[in-house]
Amino acid sequence: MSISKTYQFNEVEDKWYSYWLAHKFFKSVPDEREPYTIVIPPPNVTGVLHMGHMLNNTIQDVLIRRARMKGKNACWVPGTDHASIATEAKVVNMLKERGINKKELTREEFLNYAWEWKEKYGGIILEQLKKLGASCDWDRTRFTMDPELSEAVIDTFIHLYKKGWIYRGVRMVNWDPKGLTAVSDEEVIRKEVNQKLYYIRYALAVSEAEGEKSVEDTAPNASHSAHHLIIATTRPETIMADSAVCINPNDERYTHLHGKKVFVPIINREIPVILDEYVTMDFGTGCLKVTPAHDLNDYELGQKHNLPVIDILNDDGSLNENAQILVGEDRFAARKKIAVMLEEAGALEKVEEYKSQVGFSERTDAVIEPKLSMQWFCKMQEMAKPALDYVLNGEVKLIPEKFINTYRHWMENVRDWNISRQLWWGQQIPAWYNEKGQWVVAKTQAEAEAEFQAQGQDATGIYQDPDVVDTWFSSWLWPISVFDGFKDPDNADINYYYPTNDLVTAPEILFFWVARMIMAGHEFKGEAPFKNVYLTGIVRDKLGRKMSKQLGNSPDPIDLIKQFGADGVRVGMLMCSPAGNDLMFDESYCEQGRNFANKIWNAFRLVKGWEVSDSLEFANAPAVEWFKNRFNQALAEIEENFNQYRLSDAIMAVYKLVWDDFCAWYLEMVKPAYQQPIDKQTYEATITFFEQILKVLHPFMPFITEELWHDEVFGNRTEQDCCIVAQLPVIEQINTQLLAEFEGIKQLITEIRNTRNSKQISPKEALSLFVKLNNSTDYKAYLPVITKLGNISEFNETADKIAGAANFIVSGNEFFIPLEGNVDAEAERTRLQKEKEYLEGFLKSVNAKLSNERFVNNAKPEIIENERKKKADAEAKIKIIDDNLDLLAD
RNA sequence: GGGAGCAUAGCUCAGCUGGUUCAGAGCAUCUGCCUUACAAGCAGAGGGUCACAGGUUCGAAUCCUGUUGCUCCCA
Repeated sequence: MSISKTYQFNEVEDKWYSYWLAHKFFKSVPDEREPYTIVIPPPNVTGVLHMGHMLNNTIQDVLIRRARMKGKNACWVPGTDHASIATEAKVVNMLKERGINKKELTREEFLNYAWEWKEKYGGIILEQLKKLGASCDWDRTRFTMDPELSEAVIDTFIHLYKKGWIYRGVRMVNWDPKGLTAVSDEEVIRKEVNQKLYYIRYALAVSEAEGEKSVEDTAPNASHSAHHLIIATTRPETIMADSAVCINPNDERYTHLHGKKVFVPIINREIPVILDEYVTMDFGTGCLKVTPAHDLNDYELGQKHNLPVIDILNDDGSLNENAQILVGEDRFAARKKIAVMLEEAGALEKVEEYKSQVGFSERTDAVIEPKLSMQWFCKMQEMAKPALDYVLNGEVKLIPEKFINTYRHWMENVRDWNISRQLWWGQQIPAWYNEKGQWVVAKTQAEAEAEFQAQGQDATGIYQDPDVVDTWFSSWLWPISVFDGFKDPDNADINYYYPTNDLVTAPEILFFWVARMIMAGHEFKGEAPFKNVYLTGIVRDKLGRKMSKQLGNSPDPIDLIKQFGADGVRVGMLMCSPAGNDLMFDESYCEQGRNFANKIWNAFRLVKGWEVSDSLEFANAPAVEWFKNRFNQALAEIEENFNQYRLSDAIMAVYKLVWDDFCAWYLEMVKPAYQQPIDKQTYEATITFFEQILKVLHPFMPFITEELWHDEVFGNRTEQDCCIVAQLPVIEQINTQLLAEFEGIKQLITEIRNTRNSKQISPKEALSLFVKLNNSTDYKAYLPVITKLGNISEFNETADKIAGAANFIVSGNEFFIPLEGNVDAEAERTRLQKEKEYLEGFLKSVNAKLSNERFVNNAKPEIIENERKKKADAEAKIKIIDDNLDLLAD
């Protein structure tokens, strides 16, 4: 092994990853052991690794490696989802670059191109995960459009249709005019946008009783200003789709309009004025134009009042014939033009600046258009109930628990799921139509024809629904379908691995993925697909902004790995990731991780360099005994942190164990003087500790630990003897008294160093130390430790205080370091005075408590006892200080 | 407009059922050190009215109410 002064991760990482792969350490097959299973949240097949993946997969890998090292049969199933909208967009772009228009292709031709694209670019993200060290069972890699998984989707569709839970209906959907598909509410991003509010005059139609004016006479350009009402809208281009104007019946300004009719400007179509309390009187003018085809609320209002639905938009967002004017113009171009036309027609009262929320497509960034369309829906009510119960009764634990509220709120207000997408990339909906527009749901055309026949209908002109199902309709089956639980419901894998243990994902998809997986798990397996759901935070930059491509504030994870090493980045990610809280990522965390790896490396260099002597006596029994206990104590802490999924605390516990306890204390205590040999017993104990530490570190830092594991200082290892499959140490008995005692020794050493520091004495200069014992603390046992770490030449007891010496109190005993002429009596007096004042203040507060009858009567006995002890301690210290002050006065 | 969450050191965060693990950790800062494993390091130190205002209690960072500020979800 090279003994470079710093850890060279780039020489190590690929080597060990290949080794693990070659020796099939990630592979899992069912056996007698207890399974531990994670299914990866399948990343989008078009995706490249971003910081969110980085965090998420680091956590999964830590969990899976730890389970493996606890003797469980650990199985991490990787894969990707087909991301219909995103992928189709990518493919369309690729075709465009090649000069091909999607519209010119048949479905089959298009899909061939799509698969070509997927084969070429679809695996990138999985390859990137390997750089991170992800120990997935790659033989199990799945894709949501694999034949088996697609078949599961189709069968599920048919199953739910037969159950009456899938239906077809006209709904207002979020239409993406660029992607030419409906998207779910969750895929709509709302942003505040500066808009204009147009105030438009609608002329009143005069009833016959009032006169016999012709349409022309009452048209908006007629100057009868008393004969119009004014509406305010941000979307003037939709006036041609108006079915009514609505006012609040309680609005006294408009009582004269009740039962009247008005004309839509420019096209002069007559529409009624309707009354509904839905209208907010103080917004705009209090007159609302009702456009049922292009606004969800208006649609509902239209349904209530039986208004006609006039759809004036094509799928691509341009105006159609129903608009009568500006036909073929894009909606935004039309908006500008119609404003001019209204102005010219004298129908535009005024225009104001206005801010409002507008929905954008997550995938294409197009402004979402509410659109009525025929869609397939999946009923949620029946499935939501049991899925909610799993979480409420704790069968599925959400970590952190605060998400239970959110989950419940969603599940109690669940809406039916629009599962159709107007795309080609995905599983084609298994519905078949005849030329009369009648339909059946069937797996194949032959079955569909038979079904038509059975219903006494004609199958002539049969064709399959051109739409595909939502990608989430594949993903919700993932924990079952990756184990072929649909095709072969009783197979060995599904029986062994299902339900899985932990799911690690982002809270953003709690509802549309996690909840639906629980629904599917319940429906198809009768039990939830996992036991724990660990919800990570969102990775933000240090200014708290979400990392995004547009802001360019996200580092490239692969670059980070190159810069700090995979282990360093993993540690960095974990250190700043409290469960469920967003993390303010900064590269300095990765730097800290890299430094940590380097620290481990150098500790190893030290130990490796030791020369061992058989003839030396065991000189470090107290140090070895202490570290053994401290190690077990840390193991227990780490275990507890894992039980609560507190991974940032777990890594911090490991960090302090290694850096502070092992390197700064233990190694300093046992390390022999320069070029001196070490006794065999100490050496062997140290090597054993080191090996144990490597195991504890491995789930967090797999590469450096595997590298060191194979060094010859640990003896010869077989090919299979790897850190990745080593068994974690089992927690042994902890001697807490010994640990407490040692804390006193550490404190003593710190005080000596502190004295040296404040008196500007070189660490090289040995000092004499005297103790005036006030209790039975046994310092003899630790004499070698104290003299070595404190650089003490002699350590003796003294019955009397020593004048002219630096002094301090540890564990109630007084210590003196004689410093010839080096003690400034005046400074010493002020220091003691200050400390005395503090102690007196402290004592006062304790006495106040103890003399308070209500405290003595109400507080628990152990707390009162504690206060008494505090009082005694403080009094003892004050006495020592007083004595010292007297001594100074002499 | 409805719901949820957060506010503790310069930064990122721990602080369970109120009481010495109650004001803590890591990083950053400052002061000494190139001490033969490590300057990506060593030894020390400083730093907080626990957002604000009330209340409950013998006792509040912790429980209750209100205020302010931020974030997220839904409409």
